[in-house]
Amino acid sequence: MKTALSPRKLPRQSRSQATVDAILDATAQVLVERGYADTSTNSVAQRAGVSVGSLYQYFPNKDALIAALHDRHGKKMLDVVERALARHAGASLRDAMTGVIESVVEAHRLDADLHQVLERQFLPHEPEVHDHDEMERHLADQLTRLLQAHRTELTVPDIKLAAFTLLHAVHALVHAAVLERPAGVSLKALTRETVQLALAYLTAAR
Amino acid sequence: MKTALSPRKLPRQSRSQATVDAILDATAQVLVERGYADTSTNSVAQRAGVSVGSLYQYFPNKDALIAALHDRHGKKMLDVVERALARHAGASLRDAMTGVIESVVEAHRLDADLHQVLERQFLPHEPEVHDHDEMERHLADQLTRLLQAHRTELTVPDIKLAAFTLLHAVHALVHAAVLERPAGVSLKALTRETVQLALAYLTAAR
Amino acid sequence: MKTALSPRKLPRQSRSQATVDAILDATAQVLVERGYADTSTNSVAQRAGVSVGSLYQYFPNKDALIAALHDRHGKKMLDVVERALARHAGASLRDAMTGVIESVVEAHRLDADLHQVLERQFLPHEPEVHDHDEMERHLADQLTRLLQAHRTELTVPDIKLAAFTLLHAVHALVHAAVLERPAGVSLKALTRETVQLALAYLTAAR
Amino acid sequence: MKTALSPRKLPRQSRSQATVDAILDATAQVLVERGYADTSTNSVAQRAGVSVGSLYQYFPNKDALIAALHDRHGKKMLDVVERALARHAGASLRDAMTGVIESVVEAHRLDADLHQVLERQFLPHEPEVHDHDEMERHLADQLTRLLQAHRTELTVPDIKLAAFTLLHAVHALVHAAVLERPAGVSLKALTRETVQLALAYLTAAR
DNA sequence: TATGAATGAGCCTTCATTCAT
DNA sequence: GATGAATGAAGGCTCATTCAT
Repeated sequence: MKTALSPRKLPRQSRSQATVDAILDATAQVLVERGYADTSTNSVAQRAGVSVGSLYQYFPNKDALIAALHDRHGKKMLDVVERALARHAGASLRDAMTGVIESVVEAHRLDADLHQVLERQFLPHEPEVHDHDEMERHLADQLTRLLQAHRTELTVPDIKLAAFTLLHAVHALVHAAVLERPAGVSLKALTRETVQLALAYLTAAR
Repeated sequence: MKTALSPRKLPRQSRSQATVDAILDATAQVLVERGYADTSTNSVAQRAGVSVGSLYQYFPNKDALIAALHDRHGKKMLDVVERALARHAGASLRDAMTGVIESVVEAHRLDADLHQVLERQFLPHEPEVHDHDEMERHLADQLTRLLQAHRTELTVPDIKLAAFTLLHAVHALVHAAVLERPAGVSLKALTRETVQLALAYLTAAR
Repeated sequence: MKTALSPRKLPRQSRSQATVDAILDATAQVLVERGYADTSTNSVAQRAGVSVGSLYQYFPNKDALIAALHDRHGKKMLDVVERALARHAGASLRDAMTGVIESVVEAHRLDADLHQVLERQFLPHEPEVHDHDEMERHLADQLTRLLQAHRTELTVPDIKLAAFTLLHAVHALVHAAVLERPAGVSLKALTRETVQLALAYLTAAR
Repeated sequence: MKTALSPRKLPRQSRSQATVDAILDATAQVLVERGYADTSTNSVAQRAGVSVGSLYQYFPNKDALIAALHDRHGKKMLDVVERALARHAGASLRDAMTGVIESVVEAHRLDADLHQVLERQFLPHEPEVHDHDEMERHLADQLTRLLQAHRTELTVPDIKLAAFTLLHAVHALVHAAVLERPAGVSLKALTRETVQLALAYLTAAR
């Protein structure tokens, strides 16, 4: 009955989900266009085509809004990387490393501008355990597992330490490659150099 | 007696310099405690023990104030690193690299929290060409020169590219080492690992 | 009964209009009491019984607020004068002149203090082409037309010039009559004297 | 003795007088260049080549400073007019009127910009009996005397009233002539028209 | 007396958040 | 739930005025 009489409705809660997504999309847009300081909840609501009131129906405050976007963005990136990780489960160390790093580049290219703003301008004031760390930990775990699978080829004394090191070095390099690449250097070249660095680090004689 | 105990009249302009320094110190404190957005010029002035008016006598606006702090902070760090660079002018690649990286760690330990806030919350506000870039370039040049001095030992095909790569990787690792070091890992161990990564990258067979 | 006594729901947008009017009224009051420089947006809002935020919902800044008041005031005055002009369309020169000048006096009495503040303290801040000039021009046109209608009775060589001259002389006299009238002189007497001056000027033998 | 040893000194109090004049000159300049709102005591002091402290040695506050300038300016103008009044003591009404009005024009041209700013932007907040009124009264008296000398030629019923009327009408017209003269009308023509108006008013049949 | 650094009240404006409709 | 007008705390900044030197 409900089905027949009401205007075709999206599945349960979808209306809300669609609104939430619209708000997050709007947040991302405004954030990229104007930067954190000039992103007001009113401008976000307007861009999303909803009222401020509605925005506050879904997010308790501005920081929660941006945190949610941060989260969504992080999950997207994580997804790309995890897929790559899975795809290269049985590959050689070099191939796996190459694949993973290329996926990280890919992930950063998804929305480099947003990533930049989020990463650099949004440092929520109470650095309570937020999902960001959780994601990093997750990634570190996955990487650790990958390294463990190739344990015999590595010269690093401590795999967990190596994962931590690699994670940060690679992240920074990809970041720089995507956003600060100097004139005359291709993204491809920098990606290759990053792979090179990773492999050298993992397998160099000590 | 009076002469010995009373604060000697400071040289010309020192009063101003002292005030400026007090303001910058206060800025650093408040910035670290509250973050960029919650740092008000009034609170800085109060913390510095001067009036807002005085603050504005020396800095035209809030951003200029923080830019000055950024500058001062950057110069301090640069100084530490350059000293190390100079000290290891004739050393072996490993010794030079070790010395330089240790100095970078040292530089970051100077005021890691401030560094973080400055890097992540302030820079986005001043996207123009500022001293930051200049410093990075300076550092890249120095590093390039160091690498060139050891040219024969390196396997990297492009020294400038290598300098870029190294700079970002090391910076990120030191950052992470100082600020996000996982429990149970010593700063010393991470530093060593960073040196290891640098050397491996530079000298690994290709 | 309820219907008759309770304030009927005002038409669409009337709430805003009422608020805007309240703000403009408050602006006029504060302006007259304290002068331009000492009129703060906060005090206006308070006097109007709204928050500053609301004030800024309707006016982009302090000057726009006062400009709006100026506009409203000007329109009111213009209205009074135009009505008089229309009323005396077919009258004799003397009657028309008398009617118009009396209407100008009337217009100034509407809010002489406000007029003074607006004229002397606000205009200097907004030296761009604004409605004020437009109104003056409008008035000059109307006056020119009136004079043209009585062309044959006039001795002035240039009607446009005469309109300019008359406008300024009459305005100043009315101003003085309303605001600086010396003790012992009635407004009526001064008004009569002004009419006398106007007619003498227009019709004296040359 | 004093004379011999001290560096050649200006007569008694002259140093102060020179400083006061420099400050008033600076005030006039800054006022004309930037308008009342943007005229700060500091900028005036700087322009005058003295310290703010010195400025406050001679003027108790900003309004007093501008009032003093207003006064000085008024006295200069008054002087010009009085000279003309004196010069035409025995002349015919027409010649006297012409001479006086021309002198008023002259007086306004002395420093029309300053006059404008002073007249329109400086309405001191406490309109205590200030010199301005005194001057007006003085002028009114002089004019009354002039009119009285030509009593027999006039048709105005009340000479004091006529003086008041004339004063305001002429002042406004000269003002307009000097500052708002419409394109295509010469100052000379407007001056003549003003004289015409004055004479017509004074001598028209009633 | 002159100086000018220092003061701090107070102004204009913004924007996260609320709540009556 | 949705709306958006209303709120008001708070922030950056100015400038008349003071006072130690």
